[in-house]
Amino acid sequence: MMTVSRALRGAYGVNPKTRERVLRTAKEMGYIPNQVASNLAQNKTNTIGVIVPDIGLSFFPNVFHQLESEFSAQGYNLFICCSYDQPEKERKEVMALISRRVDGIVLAPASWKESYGAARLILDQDCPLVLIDRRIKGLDVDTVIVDDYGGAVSAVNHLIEQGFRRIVHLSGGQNIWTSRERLRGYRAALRDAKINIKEAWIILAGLTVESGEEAMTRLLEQNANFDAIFCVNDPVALGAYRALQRHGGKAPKPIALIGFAGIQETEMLETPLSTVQQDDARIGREAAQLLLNRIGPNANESKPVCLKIPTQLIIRASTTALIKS
Amino acid sequence: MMTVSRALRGAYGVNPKTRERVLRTAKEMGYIPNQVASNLAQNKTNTIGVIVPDIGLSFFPNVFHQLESEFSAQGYNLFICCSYDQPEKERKEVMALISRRVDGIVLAPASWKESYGAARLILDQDCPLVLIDRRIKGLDVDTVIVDDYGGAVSAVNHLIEQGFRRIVHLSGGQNIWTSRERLRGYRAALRDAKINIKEAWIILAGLTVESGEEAMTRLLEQNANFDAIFCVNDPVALGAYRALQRHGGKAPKPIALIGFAGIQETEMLETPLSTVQQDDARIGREAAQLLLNRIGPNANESKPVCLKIPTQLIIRASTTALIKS
DNA sequence: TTGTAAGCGTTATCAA
DNA sequence: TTGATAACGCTTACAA
Repeated sequence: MMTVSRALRGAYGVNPKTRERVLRTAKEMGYIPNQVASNLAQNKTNTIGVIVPDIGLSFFPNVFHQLESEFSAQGYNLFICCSYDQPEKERKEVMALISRRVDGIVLAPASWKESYGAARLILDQDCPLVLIDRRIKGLDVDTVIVDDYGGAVSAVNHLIEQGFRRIVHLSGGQNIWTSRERLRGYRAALRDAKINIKEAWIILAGLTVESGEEAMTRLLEQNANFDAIFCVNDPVALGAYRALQRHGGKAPKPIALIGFAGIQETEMLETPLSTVQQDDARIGREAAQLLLNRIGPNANESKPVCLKIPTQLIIRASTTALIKS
Repeated sequence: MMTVSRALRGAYGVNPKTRERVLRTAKEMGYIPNQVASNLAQNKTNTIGVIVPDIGLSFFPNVFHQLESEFSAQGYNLFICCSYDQPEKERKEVMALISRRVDGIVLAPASWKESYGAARLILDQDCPLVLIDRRIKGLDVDTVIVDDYGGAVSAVNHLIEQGFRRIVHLSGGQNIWTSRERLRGYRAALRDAKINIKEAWIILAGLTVESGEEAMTRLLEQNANFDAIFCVNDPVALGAYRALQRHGGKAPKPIALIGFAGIQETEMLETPLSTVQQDDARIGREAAQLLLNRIGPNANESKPVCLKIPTQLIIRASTTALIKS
């Protein structure tokens, strides 16, 4: 039995002839080893859990693609779970992954404050954890994020350089790290330019096309006298763009519009949208490396790392030629 | 030990007081059951494997979203694997899933002919299997597909009704079911309208934006005298659109363009693209139901089912106002 | 190089 | 209602 086990795994200490014979017989029998039993015996599952708010949303497919490549190459399979931004579902998925004894977890937390418990649960089991895209309040753990603050500053600075002063921000929920940081960047850029910050111009939209369209429509109906919009992300910018097209008559003048994240869709509009591009694939790659370094016998015991991936300002017509309506 | 096991699972035959005491103690200890051991003992993993060409591609995120919802609600976790259209990688992933003793597999096969072996492998292990989006030659198994043929016919008929006769088809690789069916529909529609089929106008592009752009650019350089284009899918149509914009001067006249699948991006172009819409969520939902019906003690033993989800023709400016260049 | 025994953490089965 | 025993199919540790 042990000889067969060794032969099939390609372990040392088996006579080449014996190994040959084992492999041949296994093939003849159509024998497929039971990984579940192996996992139990080894207390190692070669499995990684990935929890994201929504796999179909904006940049997560890109990140996941990269995670899949990296981990698959190392012989891992991935469990993927969606929290749909609900901390309770997130918690439930964390429990499931821990019960299944995954070797590590990649988490894009649902909430800045409410995801703490779920993350704590993971760490208390000594399960390696890497956070992506969003941080969690009070938690020091390996993390790969984007320079949301810096990106927002560069976006708003760009608007200011183009001569805009009346800049609205369509923001995302403040329970999400990225939304907070981008709002912080918006404020900082205005402050540094000595432009008065109007709280009424910081509008809670959300992170979806629909929420952007709604928020923009409301704003237009108020006949607000703004001349530029910085959106928390590209889907919201797309929604705002749609609203401008539909209710454009109400816009005070040509409007400048800039988003964040660099999704493909906004590039091909009649007026292509400016944006702050982030390197999705790199987030996935770095996260995978970080996690792999924490797994296994020669696991790295060093202090948690936080990688902040730089962004790139992409200037298109929506902030130069503007959106006429 | 058995009492604890029963209590934690919520099984019958435990004194309420005892159960109470067990649950309390487990909580105090921070005890988390080991699913790996449970899986081994029960020979059941509550795990489903999903294999798709690329999770980030076109409609797979939508399908996956639905799969996740359905299975998660039933207590299953999902392994997700990408074949990247390579039959060998697909085969490798199938082996991994079988070794891990998943309770069922949802497969979007990489190839019409070359995926047969992988699927056979699954069925030979008596592992429930549902195919989505694409069929496999010679394989009769539960399947959820779109009415690709009918959708293609309706798209081409629409072009014909608009008065176009010189219709080009940018097709996808013929090793993929959907590409084959859509090409078949193109031929049938032309034949029924007694329009001569020019083989030179059936152009192998691929399934990506890039491939569509390339193919269209090549065609424009040939000064071909066509007046409409039916694309195998929306990404290819988007690529063709781009090419028309860039090299438009070479287009013989305003061109009609229609795609397939109904991705969001093409709706917001300067000239919104017509398309054949498919119900992605429904594919996921039906596939999940089909698979769940084949799992467990009261598994359905009926003959394999093939669900063909109807499509819907969406007419936009690209086939009525046309694309001027 | 091969083989034996014990154990991984559950659950099925049968007895108390 | 509770408990003892033997799997589940593999791997680790050690002996031959």
